[in-house]
Amino acid sequence: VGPEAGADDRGDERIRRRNARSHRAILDTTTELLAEVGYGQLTIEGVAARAGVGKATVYRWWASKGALVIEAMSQQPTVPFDTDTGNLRADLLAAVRRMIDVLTDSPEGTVLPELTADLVRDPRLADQFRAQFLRPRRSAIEKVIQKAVERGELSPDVDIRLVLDASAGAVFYRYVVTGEPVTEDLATKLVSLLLDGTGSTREPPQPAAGQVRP
Amino acid sequence: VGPEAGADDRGDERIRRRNARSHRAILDTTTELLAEVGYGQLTIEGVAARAGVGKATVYRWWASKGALVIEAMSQQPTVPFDTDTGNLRADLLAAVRRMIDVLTDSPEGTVLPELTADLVRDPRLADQFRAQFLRPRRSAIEKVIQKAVERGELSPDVDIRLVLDASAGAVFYRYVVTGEPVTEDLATKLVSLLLDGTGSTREPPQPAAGQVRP
Amino acid sequence: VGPEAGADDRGDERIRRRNARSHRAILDTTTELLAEVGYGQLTIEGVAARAGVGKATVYRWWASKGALVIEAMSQQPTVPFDTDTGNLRADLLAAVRRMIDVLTDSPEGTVLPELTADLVRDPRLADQFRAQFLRPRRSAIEKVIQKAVERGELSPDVDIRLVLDASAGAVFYRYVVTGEPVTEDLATKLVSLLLDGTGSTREPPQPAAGQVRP
Amino acid sequence: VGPEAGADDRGDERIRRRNARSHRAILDTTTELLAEVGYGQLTIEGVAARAGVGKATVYRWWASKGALVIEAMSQQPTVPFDTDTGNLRADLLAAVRRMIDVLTDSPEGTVLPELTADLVRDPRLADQFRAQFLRPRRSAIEKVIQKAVERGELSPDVDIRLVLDASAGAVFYRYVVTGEPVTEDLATKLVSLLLDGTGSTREPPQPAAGQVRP
DNA sequence: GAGTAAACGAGACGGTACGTCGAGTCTTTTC
DNA sequence: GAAAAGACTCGACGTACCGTCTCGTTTACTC
Repeated sequence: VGPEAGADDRGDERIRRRNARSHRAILDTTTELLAEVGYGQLTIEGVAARAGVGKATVYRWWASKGALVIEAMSQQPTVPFDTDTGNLRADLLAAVRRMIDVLTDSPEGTVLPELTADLVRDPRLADQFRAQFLRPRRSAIEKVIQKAVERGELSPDVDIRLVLDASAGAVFYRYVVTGEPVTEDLATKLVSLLLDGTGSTREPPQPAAGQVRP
Repeated sequence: VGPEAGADDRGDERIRRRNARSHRAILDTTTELLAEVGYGQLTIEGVAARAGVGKATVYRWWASKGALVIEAMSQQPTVPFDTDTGNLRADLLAAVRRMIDVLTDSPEGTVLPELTADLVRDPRLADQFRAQFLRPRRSAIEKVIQKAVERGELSPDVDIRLVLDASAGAVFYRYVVTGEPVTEDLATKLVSLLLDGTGSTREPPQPAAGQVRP
Repeated sequence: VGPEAGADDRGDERIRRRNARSHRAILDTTTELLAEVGYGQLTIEGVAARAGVGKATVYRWWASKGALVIEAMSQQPTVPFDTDTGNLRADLLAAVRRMIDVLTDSPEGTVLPELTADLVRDPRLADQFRAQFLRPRRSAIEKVIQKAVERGELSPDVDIRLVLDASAGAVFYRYVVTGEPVTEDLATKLVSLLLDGTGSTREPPQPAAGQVRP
Repeated sequence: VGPEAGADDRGDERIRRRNARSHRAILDTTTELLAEVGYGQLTIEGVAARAGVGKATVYRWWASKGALVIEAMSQQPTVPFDTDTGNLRADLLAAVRRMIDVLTDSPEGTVLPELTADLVRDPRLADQFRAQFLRPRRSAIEKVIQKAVERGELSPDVDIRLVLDASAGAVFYRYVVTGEPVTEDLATKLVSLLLDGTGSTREPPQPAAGQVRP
């Protein structure tokens, strides 16, 4: 038994003998039902019934609907983010486009805003979400942006995560809060804004004709 | 809600006047319970009971929990946004700070992320939310930024709403999705990012020397 | 509104407006299911489903399965006990025979022993059982025996209820505890025993002569 | 159970010897839990857990909760019934008193009425109960009464078992069905009734005078 | 003494029913 | 003649045990 197997076994010991078939059936059914009825209409009762499993079996392994959904979503194959063109602007644009696609087209997109309601209520669930779902997906993009820093295209002073939060945040906020259209055009303008700024000077225009203090 | 919009509203008003007491009690109770138990734990049953009103009375006037909450929140006095310093950077910074305060400190802040789950499920509710709650609060800020354009501090080409979406979105996204700290520091860096950009050139650095300086 | 109606209304007020149709359906279904599956297999869930009623409706009006069953049984028409022959021995015999019939032939008979398990656990349920089911049925027999006292056939010193407890008890105990046959023969011998005793003297027999007084 | 009955039991014994510890622990735990929570609240799951035994081990040796309880109760030392005064009345009185004590004071007393519910549902269980628990206890009393016959105090025609059923039945029935007090007084009156009867004549009184005295 | 088969503890499993909660609708009573 | 009060049907909740079924692990008996 090699060292890696030893480590694995220790982990398995904590998770005491879960039935692989049931476990798979539950996660698969969850994914199915998420696509069919959405997060809000998904019930643990429904998952158990469709998966041919007792409710208690679901509750034994997952603390809540949210925990179950996060695990199911995490196991969906990530659309690989390998758009590494060697050009920051192009890469960031690709990243924003992907966010838009995921949010507006994929099952995950519709689930995410509903799921966040549970995240703010339950910090442990939020932790699970970030560790299991968000982090893996996000680090792929972070790495690509990081290369731009290494290439010298971006100052090392720039907070990459802030840029990503502003990108994703703008898209997400439009989609769920303001309801303004989330289009191709948004992607272009957003990348411009973040890379180039609004083009305002650091100080108000010269006092020559200034509205404020003379 | 702004000036009433015609015959329909007049009808509503006539009817509503009859049961003003119940109507007020329901909205007030909703505000109370929102603060006490949050959106998720708030139930129409609970509101009706505490307000001393039958459930049917609540359903007569509001289609859903969301509609009730939106109206209750809308009636809360808006913290007036009058930070009009005549300096774009300062004004935008004040706006971002306010968003942070509202989201992290006020009852509305905790309600909003939970409410959005319902908004994506119910477009009519989303419309109500935007018309009744979001628009009034947002337009105050928009006007202040607009003045910066008039002052010449900001190019008329800049999409003000996009800037606001990116500001609010970054804060919101951090708070509900990534869980990274939403602090004073975030406000400053975010405003810098949006006004000044990342400072990258439009093209990758000249191929002359390698990407990584020797 | 006559006096009796007044009294009734006051009672009805305590029981606030229960839906007559549901109420009847629940009791009727209970009676049906008792006969079909017995007390042990009867579930409130099953009653609600068959009666086309929500579980909560059942729980609103009855505190437990036992309470429901007692009320259902109480509403079954009592086989009238009017065997008033004017002869104590014949009347008591008829009474015992009826007990045997009820216990071994009727649905109530099979229910009773199972129900008693709940009675010993729940004194309030026991009270309900006695007031609603036992008392009405028992008092009919008591009255007939009482007439024998008035007729002079039975000493006023005899504790009628004890006689009845011994009659019913012997039958019941045989049926549920000892399992010895509960037959026609039992009825005759039991009545003899209770009316005539074992024929033993109050003192042990005189050593000299026979057991029975000369 | 009396002398072992052949090959089967020998096999059982051989097997049982292997796990005498578990076997004992299960029975002892059952006795404990019976006293603590009663028959109704006793669960096989609870017994297994407290006995430090797998559920399957319990099910391997006992077919049901009832079977387990009966065996546990049977192994409790019987309060020896040796009140053989040589006087029928005194002996029967002692027997009835003991029934009352057992029913109202001992753990067995509270268990019995709940157990009977299962006996009527399951004839095999009833057989086990009678062979293992009832018969040994009852035969002690029967023997004492039998001596009264031999002594000449009681006619050989008297059905001893019927007398005992009426005694035990009256007590049992009062306790679980009618709920009337089960007291010392009951014992005396009951013995009088059974030995002496009600003192009624075999025929109704002469028609000379009316039934009701003038 | 080693090998082997059973019985073992542990507890996961598919189920059934529990009793509760709230949703949204419908009915009766009251002002 | 509307609105209070709240009963209604419905569906899901999360829990408790049922009795069955793997899992490794003793353990006691062959060989």
